[in-house]
Amino acid sequence: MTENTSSSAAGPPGSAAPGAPGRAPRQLRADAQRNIGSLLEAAKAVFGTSGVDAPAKEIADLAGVGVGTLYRHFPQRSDLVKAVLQHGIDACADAAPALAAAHEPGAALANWLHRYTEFLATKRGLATALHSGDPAFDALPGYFYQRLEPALGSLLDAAAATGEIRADISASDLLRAVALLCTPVSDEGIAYSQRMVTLLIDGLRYPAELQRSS
Amino acid sequence: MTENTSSSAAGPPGSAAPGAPGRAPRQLRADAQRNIGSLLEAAKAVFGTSGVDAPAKEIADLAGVGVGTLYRHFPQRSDLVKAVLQHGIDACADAAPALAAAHEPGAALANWLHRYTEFLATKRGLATALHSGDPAFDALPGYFYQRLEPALGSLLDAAAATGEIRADISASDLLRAVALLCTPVSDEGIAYSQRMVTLLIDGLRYPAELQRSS
DNA sequence: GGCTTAAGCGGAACGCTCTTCCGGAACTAT
DNA sequence: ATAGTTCCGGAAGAGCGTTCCGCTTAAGCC
Repeated sequence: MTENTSSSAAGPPGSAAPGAPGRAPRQLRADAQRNIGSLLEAAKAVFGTSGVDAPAKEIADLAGVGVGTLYRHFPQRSDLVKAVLQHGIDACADAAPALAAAHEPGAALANWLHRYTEFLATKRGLATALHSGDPAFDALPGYFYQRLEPALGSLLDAAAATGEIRADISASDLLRAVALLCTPVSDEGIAYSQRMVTLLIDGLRYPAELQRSS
Repeated sequence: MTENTSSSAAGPPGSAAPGAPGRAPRQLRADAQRNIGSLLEAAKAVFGTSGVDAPAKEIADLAGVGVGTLYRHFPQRSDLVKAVLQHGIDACADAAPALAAAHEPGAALANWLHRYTEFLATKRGLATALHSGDPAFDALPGYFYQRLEPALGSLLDAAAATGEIRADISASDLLRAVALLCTPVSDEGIAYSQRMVTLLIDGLRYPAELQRSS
């Protein structure tokens, strides 16, 4: 079991409602699309308040559907989490080129990392679950990192090229580190995360400073 | 609920077996002490292989006792986790003065943090659970940080006094950050954690370098 | 050494949640 | 309007955590 993971290889028409996990060969029925929307909204709310381990019934009730409907559209809980996060992840990835164009490499990198931090922080419970050790979520970090790595990678390369930061830290290393630091602990949450991410960024710069000053 | 924590005010004789959670006013019966030992050993093993969420029965079976016995001695799962970690935590805390005496402040700090990282890394599954969001474990980080904070605090102060590191990061911030970074993700685990902790340490040094070179 | 007391043990019983399944309702196309 | 299919809803099944109680067994006393 836990054979979920990366779906099949299908490359479907693609005109389905965004966020829907199943690759239906045909158009979804109207009520089904509506229910998927309700479920996503409900899941976002419930995940935020009760965490990702919230009872399935709670989500279904809030969405005004039966649990069967939830399980049909999102067989794995990770499918639901994935769908809820997808939009924000895409926005993050797309922000990278814009930042690169508007700032110097080092600043762009720092900016993006803080933006990423903010995104993770607002999702509190969600990001936590990605590293909770539950095998059901094991595939998710990889899935999202795959999307974000090129974005961060280009920022890193640019900053490394100007000598502003060291070059021996990979994009995936950083993505993971920031995600881990965004795990909520007490309440100050986001302030703490941002502080620690700043520390990490300074760590990226440190050896560069050493070389410059020596 | 989750009212476990610091027991009552009782100040018992104190010759009870170390590691036992309950403050029994009297001596524990011999078989009870033996069972507690078996449970701790079993828990350490099971936590290591199956994670902290392993079925209670698995631990009880390995220890050769019934589940009732497990729950009597460790009503909260966090009690078991606490008992398993206690020894290593104490060792970590006690290592601080020795390192401070043997190395320069900055090196002592770095050394201690790496040692702490190593400890957390060897406990993989355990440390994960501390920040899994499960309310059952919420009290644990605080409990341990209380023990470790003075140790790390003195190292931080010493290093800050010599100007080797910045002074605006607290011990508890760092403890938490390192613990988070030690959350296992793939397999490379400890190497990754050490790398990221090194990055954090460099971040602590960065502004100091700036000041020195300017 | 035998007896009394009660601490401690084991596992059955309970409840909760996740997950699956199927009869019936709702939507779409003809 | 009708037929065909998709999709819905909640009831049934299964697993695990936790509690509870009668019996066992160590410890204290005569």
